[in-house]
Amino acid sequence: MIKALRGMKDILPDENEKYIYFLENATKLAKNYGFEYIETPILEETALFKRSVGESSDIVGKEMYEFVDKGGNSVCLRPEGTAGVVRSFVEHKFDRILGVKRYFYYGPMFRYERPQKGRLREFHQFGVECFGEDNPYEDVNIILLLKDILDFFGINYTLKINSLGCQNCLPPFRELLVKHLYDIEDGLCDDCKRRIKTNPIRVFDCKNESCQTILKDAPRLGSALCKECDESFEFVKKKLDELGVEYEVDTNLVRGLDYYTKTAFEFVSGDLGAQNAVAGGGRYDRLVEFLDGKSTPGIGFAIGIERILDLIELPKKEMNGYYFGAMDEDAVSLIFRLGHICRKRAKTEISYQKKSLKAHLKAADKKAARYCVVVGENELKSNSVWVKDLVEKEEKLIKLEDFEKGSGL
RNA sequence: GUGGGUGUAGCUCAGUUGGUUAGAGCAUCGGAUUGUGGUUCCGAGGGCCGUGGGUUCGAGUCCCAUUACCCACCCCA
Repeated sequence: MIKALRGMKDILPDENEKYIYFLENATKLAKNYGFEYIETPILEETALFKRSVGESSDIVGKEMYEFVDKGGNSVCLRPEGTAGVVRSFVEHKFDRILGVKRYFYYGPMFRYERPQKGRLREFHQFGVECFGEDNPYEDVNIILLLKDILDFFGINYTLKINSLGCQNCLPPFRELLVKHLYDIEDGLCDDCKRRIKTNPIRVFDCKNESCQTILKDAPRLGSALCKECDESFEFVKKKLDELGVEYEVDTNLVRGLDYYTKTAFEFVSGDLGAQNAVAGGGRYDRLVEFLDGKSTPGIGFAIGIERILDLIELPKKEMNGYYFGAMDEDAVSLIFRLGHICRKRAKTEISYQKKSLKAHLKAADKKAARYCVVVGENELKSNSVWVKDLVEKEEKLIKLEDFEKGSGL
């Protein structure tokens, strides 16, 4: 038996209903905020992700589905959505036009990781990106949109925010931190020793207690922010306070993608297992330049769709549409014709098998149809159809010509 | 990549210190006096007990290997 690849899942009708429910409402909210739909290819040149996400990141370093295509190009399945949108933005020269552009997207992403709860190799994200707006109001705006989406679905979460600094304050801080870490290297765990080289800021959320005690005297990013970053972070916090949006400043919050600057945020949920981030995002003011565009500020977020689906409860499904059944072999062609007419009005399912009335009612119920339409010997004789409203429990005999016109129900 | 756990019916799982014909619930299909659904009652179908090897008179059960899934580390949405 051939099975789906590791970490890849079929999205079956049950799950899909939720998926569509999520997508429809998230889309609507994003549009209300002025975002427009954009779709970019799933396959992109490898260099795109090396230059945007960053070669030092785990995503590019070891998690990409990368291969050489028949033309000899190094390509990969996108591991995240932002890079492609930025590529498109630059390629179509929108960086030359002044003004603000807002996009949203959704679709599959691929990362070659060991699967676990909330982590798949093929997963789906819904994300938004805003270009050309450096006003911290937009940081607040983006957080509000994300909050609105999560609130719409009644999800419990904690909002964590942090500032990652910019090109002026982050590099000097990083240098200072690395220097300090080398001084205390002997006391650090193996993971942290590795992190000094790969991602020094990560040491702050090491779970090892001894590391935490040693790190007490280490320099902190919060106190190293430049004036501009500090002001913008303070502004975001102030606005969130004013709006009554609860948040936690988490100085350990680090985005794993190299392009993030300044405001970073994450919505976490306690009901998700170890992979507790439902959504995350932040500002990326240098990314457009990294991809050969004219310097343009950007900010966005992405929601892990599988993760949010885990937290969403679908509203109760109502009985609707028609179910057609025949109790006589000769009635099948009639109900097939009638059913076809009904499809223009509502969901309609037709059973081609002659069955007992009871069997048809049972089937109609299972299909969650509102009306069970049955034709048997009696109805054939009287040129009518028997219809039962499964919700109101009322039944009627309707003249064929009336039923065809859509009246009588 | 590193740990730990689990593979028995379509699904969720029982299955004693190894013992004869492998069990339940749910789901499916059929019936409960002639054409009335969701609840109830009765019945039926459905299993290479993940795969390969070993121990044994005898293995779903014990041992080894392998593979898949799950969870965690790591990382992230």
